[in-house]
Amino acid sequence: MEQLGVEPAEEAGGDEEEDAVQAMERVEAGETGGSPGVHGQVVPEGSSSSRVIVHVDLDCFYAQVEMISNPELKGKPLGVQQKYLVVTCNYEARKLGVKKLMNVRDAKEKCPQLVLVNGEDLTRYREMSYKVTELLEEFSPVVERLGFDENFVDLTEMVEKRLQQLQSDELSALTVSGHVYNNQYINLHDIVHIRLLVGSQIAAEMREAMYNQLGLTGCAGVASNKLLAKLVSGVFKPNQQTVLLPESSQVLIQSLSHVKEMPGIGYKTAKRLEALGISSVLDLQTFSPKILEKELGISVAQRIQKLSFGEDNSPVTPSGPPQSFSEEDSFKKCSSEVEAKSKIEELLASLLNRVCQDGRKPHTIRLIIRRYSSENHCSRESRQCPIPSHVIQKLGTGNCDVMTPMVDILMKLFRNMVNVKMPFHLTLLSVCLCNLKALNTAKKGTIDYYLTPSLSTTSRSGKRSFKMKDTHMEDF
DNA sequence: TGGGGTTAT
DNA sequence: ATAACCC
Repeated sequence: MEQLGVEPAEEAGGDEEEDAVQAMERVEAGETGGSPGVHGQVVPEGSSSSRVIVHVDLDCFYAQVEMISNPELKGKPLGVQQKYLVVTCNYEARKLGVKKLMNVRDAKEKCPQLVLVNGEDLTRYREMSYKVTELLEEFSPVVERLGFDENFVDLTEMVEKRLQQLQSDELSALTVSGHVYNNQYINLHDIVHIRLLVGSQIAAEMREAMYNQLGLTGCAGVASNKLLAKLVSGVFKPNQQTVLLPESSQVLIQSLSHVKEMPGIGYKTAKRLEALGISSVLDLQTFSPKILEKELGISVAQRIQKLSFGEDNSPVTPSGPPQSFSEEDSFKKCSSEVEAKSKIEELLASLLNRVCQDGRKPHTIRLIIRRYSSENHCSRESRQCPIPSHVIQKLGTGNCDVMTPMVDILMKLFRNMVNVKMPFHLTLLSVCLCNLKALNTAKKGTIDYYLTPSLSTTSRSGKRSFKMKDTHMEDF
């Protein structure tokens, strides 16, 4: 099963093949160097610039959380319901034909014994989700969340450290943990293989820790970039892990039956590709880059065409605390202002609890609506504005009424979007608190106030913005 | 299609 | 403010 001539394109720049033994000698001699990467990660130089990335994907996460909350549900077919949808279900239910995002009626028809629990309140899922991320951060701080149930971790540095501890005689006894994609032969003289094997061992330790400390099972995929790690994590499904060695990367991506299955190519792009006659991964690989750039724009075109070759140089970006808090509710019909106001109050009350626990303060508030319409069902409209500073200061100060001024703001935003003198029909309301900033401890008027970089506005890229005199656009 | 999230334009 | 992406 040779993957003839398909070099992983990331290495196409002409990386020399280095024998693992030679590489280990350099490692032991402390010659590997390494330089700070995008996020202060040390990426190895010389032997290879290839990374070791793990994608961790929890099995039917909401259903697992529900079974932990109520162990009597274990062993029974279980679905988690939001409105009239079964958004996820456990494997007993899947065996009986229940699918994700299945209508409740269809699911009950397929599986009359299906037990349903309501999952519209995400609180416990969100809490468990962050426990998982925090657990993974103990292995390496570079953890990127994707939704509530997936995480990427860059293991490159950790793998390097473990290799430096390894003795030469332990190298020959090195084994993989879990599956090897495509049953590919492992070459212990290939330093890239060695590093991925160590990655697979760390992945196994992560899954063990998740199970022992949190009671959660999940899959993991280990590969040289996020795209491949994510694709390979789903190969053996539930509660198993798979490592992808570079020689099999082409068979992995060619195993996709349609470009839409590629993470990064969503509904819209897939439709536009289809209009160009592109449906398979091979179609996309071989399509004219120039024409693709003209059709999709240079940015999307170049990115997705690289993805089609299994190339993805995007870094694992540490997620850190959330950038925004939002709560939404969907319904069949909301057609009066009072009705809207009471729903908005409910959403805001939950949000204030969350933001209070977080400790940081939101400086922007947004209201989102979805209008009833037969066709364009997905489109939403929003209005946002700054939160007045006197309201921000009251946040988190217990009994002080912060609801009233914020509901007033939200209703102004509402009337800005919806002409309440005309009939209207909404199917969703959502409130979002964003532009979160840490409490500023520097006192106004002091040197510190003007010179300390505001932690809150320090962006992920590490750029620092210094506090300037505030513009007076409050109290709109 | 729910109830969330993110980044780019 | 919207549009795209992810789960």
